Amino acid sequence: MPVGFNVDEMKRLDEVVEKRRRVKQGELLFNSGDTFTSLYAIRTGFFKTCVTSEDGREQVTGFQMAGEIIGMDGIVSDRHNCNAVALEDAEVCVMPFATVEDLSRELPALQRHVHKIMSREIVRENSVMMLLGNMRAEERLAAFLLNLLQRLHARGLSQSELVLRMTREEIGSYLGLKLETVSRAFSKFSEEGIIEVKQRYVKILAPEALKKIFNPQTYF
Amino acid sequence: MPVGFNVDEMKRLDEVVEKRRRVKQGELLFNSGDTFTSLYAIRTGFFKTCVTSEDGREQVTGFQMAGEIIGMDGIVSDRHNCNAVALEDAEVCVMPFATVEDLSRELPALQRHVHKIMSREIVRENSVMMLLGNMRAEERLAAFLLNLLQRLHARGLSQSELVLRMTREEIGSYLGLKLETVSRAFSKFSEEGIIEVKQRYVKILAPEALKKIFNPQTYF
DNA sequence: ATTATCTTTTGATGTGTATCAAAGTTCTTT
DNA sequence: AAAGAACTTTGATACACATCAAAAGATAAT
Repeated sequence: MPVGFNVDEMKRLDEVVEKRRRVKQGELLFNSGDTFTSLYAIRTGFFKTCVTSEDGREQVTGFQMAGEIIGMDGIVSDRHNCNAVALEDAEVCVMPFATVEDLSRELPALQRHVHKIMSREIVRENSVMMLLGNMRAEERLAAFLLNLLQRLHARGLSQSELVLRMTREEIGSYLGLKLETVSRAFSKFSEEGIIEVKQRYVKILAPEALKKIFNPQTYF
Repeated sequence: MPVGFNVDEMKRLDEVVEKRRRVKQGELLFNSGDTFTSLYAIRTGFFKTCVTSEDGREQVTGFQMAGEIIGMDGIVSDRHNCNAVALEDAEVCVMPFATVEDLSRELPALQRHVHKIMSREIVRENSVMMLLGNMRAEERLAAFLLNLLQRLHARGLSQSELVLRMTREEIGSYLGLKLETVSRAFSKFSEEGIIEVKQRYVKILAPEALKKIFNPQTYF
């Protein structure tokens, strides 16, 4: 978890973890409408969060991996506002929010950490709004891949290859595209020699080309 | 501000307001890249927040009115991540975030309040993602108008008429549409007798029709 | 192993919104 | 009051992505 804590504070931090919980692939960690009690720190596995409109349209709002925190959507109304689904077998630390609040009153570093996590989520969603509001299909996919790679790389994994945990349809939902469009964009990148794709496996052959697609003006 | 405080606590809350600041129409409250120091509670006036991509594309991420808090995007990196522009002459309470954190360690109700405000923003952005990812132009505009009306109504204003503070282009940027499309959607609603539009003035003639456009399936 | 289901790819066609353009309206400046 | 700038509306056309369709490939179930 966070840095900037001394040994004594680290011990106290253990208090916030009530228990661990395993979630199998396809299962829900929480559902929209569920009473909010806890935040969840992902230890292993991969999740998607999504909201559903009353007429059944689904929007994936994010993909979360080990080390990330989910559940903050529930704080405002004491009910979760989205669904969290495990895209692979996962284990999370259950952190009752009341405990988090209690302890963060005593540990300013924890308090600050909680604020940063929520702020980071706000900033992330701002950039998704930019993506959905202003970018074309290929730019969206390039941004998506670069973001995933960067997060995986921060976890010690390769920055040149990855295995997608989600379907084309889920990627499309996140990016505001149909699955066929996502598939075509993958094929286009592949034809251009930018990536190598074999189903969910993706290898980045030309990272600079991807960055150029994502952010055209930087390269004149 | 918030409810759930006793008289003594209310007094302490005054401490978080360092001073007030006036922002004239068109002026910036803060800019992307500015050092983050404070949250701002809007006393009067109307703001937009927007992010800009490196190649100059602008995405309006929100419109904020009296009683709402802005600036939370800056917490994560100690720098603001978006611009906040006054769309009409405004006055804000400057609340240094360090003070907010200090005091919320002593006042659990304030702590909870801060958490709720940030969570509310996360949830709002989730629904904007749904809007941008899944809805057609007219649905987006209907959702936008209904949201504005609801917030104005909560402030004691009419729920059947409003004066827009932003241009068609700014509405379009928020909704992921071009200004012409926004204009056409307004005209369409007007032709159908759902609203009356005279430039920035909008009167809702058939609120149910608007809700039906926003959320078709509820009405069979 | 075999069948059924789910996922992905690719092609043909359709459509909603963008783009381009121009005129009208309102607001601001002098 | 006049001129200029900014904003809005409306029409004509273009295009990016959606939709429809079908086949191929992977995964799960029996």
